[in-house]
Amino acid sequence: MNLFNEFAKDLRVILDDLAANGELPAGLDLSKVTVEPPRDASHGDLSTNAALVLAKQAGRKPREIADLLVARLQGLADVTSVEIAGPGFVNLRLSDDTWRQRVGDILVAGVTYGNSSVGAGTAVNIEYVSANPTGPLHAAHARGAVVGDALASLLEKAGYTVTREYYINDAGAQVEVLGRSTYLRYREALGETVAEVPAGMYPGEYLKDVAADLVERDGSKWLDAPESEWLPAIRDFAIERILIGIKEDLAALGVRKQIFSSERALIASGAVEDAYQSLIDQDLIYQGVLEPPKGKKPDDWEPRPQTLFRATQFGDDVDRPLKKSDGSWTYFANDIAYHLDKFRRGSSVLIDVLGADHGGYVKRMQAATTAVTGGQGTLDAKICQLVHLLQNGEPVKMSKRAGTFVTLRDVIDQVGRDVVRFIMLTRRNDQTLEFDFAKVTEQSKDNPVFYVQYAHARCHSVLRHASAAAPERNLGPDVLAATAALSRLEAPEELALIKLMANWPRIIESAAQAHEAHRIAFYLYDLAAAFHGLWNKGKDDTTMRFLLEEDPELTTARLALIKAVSIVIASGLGVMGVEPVEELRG
RNA sequence: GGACCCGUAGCUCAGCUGGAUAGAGCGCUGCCCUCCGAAGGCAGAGGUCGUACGUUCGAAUCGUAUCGGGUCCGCCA
Repeated sequence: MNLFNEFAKDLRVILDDLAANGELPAGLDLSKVTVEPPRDASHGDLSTNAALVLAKQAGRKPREIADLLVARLQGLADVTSVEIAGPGFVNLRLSDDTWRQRVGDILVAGVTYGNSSVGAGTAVNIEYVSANPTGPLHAAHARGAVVGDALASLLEKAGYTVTREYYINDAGAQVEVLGRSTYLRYREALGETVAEVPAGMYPGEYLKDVAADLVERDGSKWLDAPESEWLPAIRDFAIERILIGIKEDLAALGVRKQIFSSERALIASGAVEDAYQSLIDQDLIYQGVLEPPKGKKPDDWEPRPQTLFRATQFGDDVDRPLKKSDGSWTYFANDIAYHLDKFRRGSSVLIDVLGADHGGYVKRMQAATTAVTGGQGTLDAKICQLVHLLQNGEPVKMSKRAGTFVTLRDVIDQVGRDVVRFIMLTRRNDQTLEFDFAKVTEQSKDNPVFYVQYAHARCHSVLRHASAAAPERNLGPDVLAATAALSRLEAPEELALIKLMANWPRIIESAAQAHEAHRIAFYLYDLAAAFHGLWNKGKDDTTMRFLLEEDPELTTARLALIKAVSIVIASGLGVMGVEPVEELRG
């Protein structure tokens, strides 16, 4: 349960009551009223801005409203003090027992602690990775993959119904190039010498493997065939082969997709015509000529009439072309159909996780989504900034032209999947991120992965010690919840740790609503820091240690606390897709 | 020329969708220490939140302008 929501409900009842009594005007807009933990703990446990927010509407001074609230809030169970502070905040303190009860809640709930129903089952479709099937995933794809996957898990935990989707760009010029590039390697595999891969072709070594498999399946049957025959066959073979590799790489990263949508299948189904017709029906299509982009001079610019979508009516900067000069659809047109398809399959909230180079694409896609769903669907685009790969502070050299790029698989093999997943969430998605192979595997406080895992492992270490000391005892969470005398948890550090854990459901809800999975990583870091701090207390002050032979009752209470910490950490790591470890071995 | 993202402590970054005296880690300074399980601990200094207006009871957060860095810009996907 979310304690803050509970008090928000209580507050709402009080406000309604005051309105009914005529002490406040009826019909106040309460949408901006919040109940939050104050930033500064010395202000209390809970704080509400109600008096400030309502003052203007009610035509009263903030303090007058605050006085009304104080009188009522004092009557609530669990509230030990209420005071007015600053410009009109109302700060509450709750009894320590109220907080201690959260430990019991956590033990009983296990890793489902923090689960919420704010999502109310709203269907969300989240599309991520969606790399072109022209080569294996490389390191840069890791970020989008992790951000998308963690966001999906976060939304599920917050009560949304989530579809994890991958859009296969298997139509268009790039897969044609793939087909030709594969053909080149195919001829090579059959004995021809290829001095150099021509410019514009994919030079990667991986196509040699694809070609070898093709030879195994088809022998030399394509050597003398016309291009019109070999191209579609070889192209499709290559796409299929590469897609298998991509799926394996995603699996290695722990990313599970429910749906792979093919662009080509979408086109074949007539979905693009369908979407196009819908835009025509809304009078959003016209033939027009675009202005050339200023400042940047395309060499071969000449004004041409094009089939344009009125994106400017929905906040975009210019209207966007839907057809190429040869009459085929632009990528954008296909993508409109794809987004409509996702909407029609039941998701009104669409999320695209995209790379930094797609930043300029967002407005038009949002415009199109609004248009084609009649305003019923919304699109949020999460743009992932670049990842800089470093080795001890030195940039890792990569050359796309030479085909020497670091693959996702390389990264996973080097540092492990959990490290990749955690590090990718240690920055906001729209902030560039440095990934240093040396630092991310370091066992030190500088490394957040280690720091958080270490906290979890420490919890289990203490529990193992307790078990070893008394093998007959049952330290299961249910038993601890039922038997621990939580009132013995009196130290300020212990209560602070409990309050931090009580915040977990709030973190889930706010992070889910903001579509920001990185907040989980930061929260876990804070929680780990609080736990390590408590541990360190025991160094100087032996009465603060967890295991106290002379005081079994307090020991049990502390074991309950520690178990709760490990549960919350495991719950958070679960959202991130990271396996919590119970032991660290160098 | 335009669009989007970023600009917060010496460095790397948070900042809970507008709240109270802006936080953390590293680095720096000064003490302490060798531990139930292995990153040593504690304390301190350090910021006109790029700049200027504006909206608001209240702005790092919203708006406008401007400077600096990045990404991108008609039939590539």
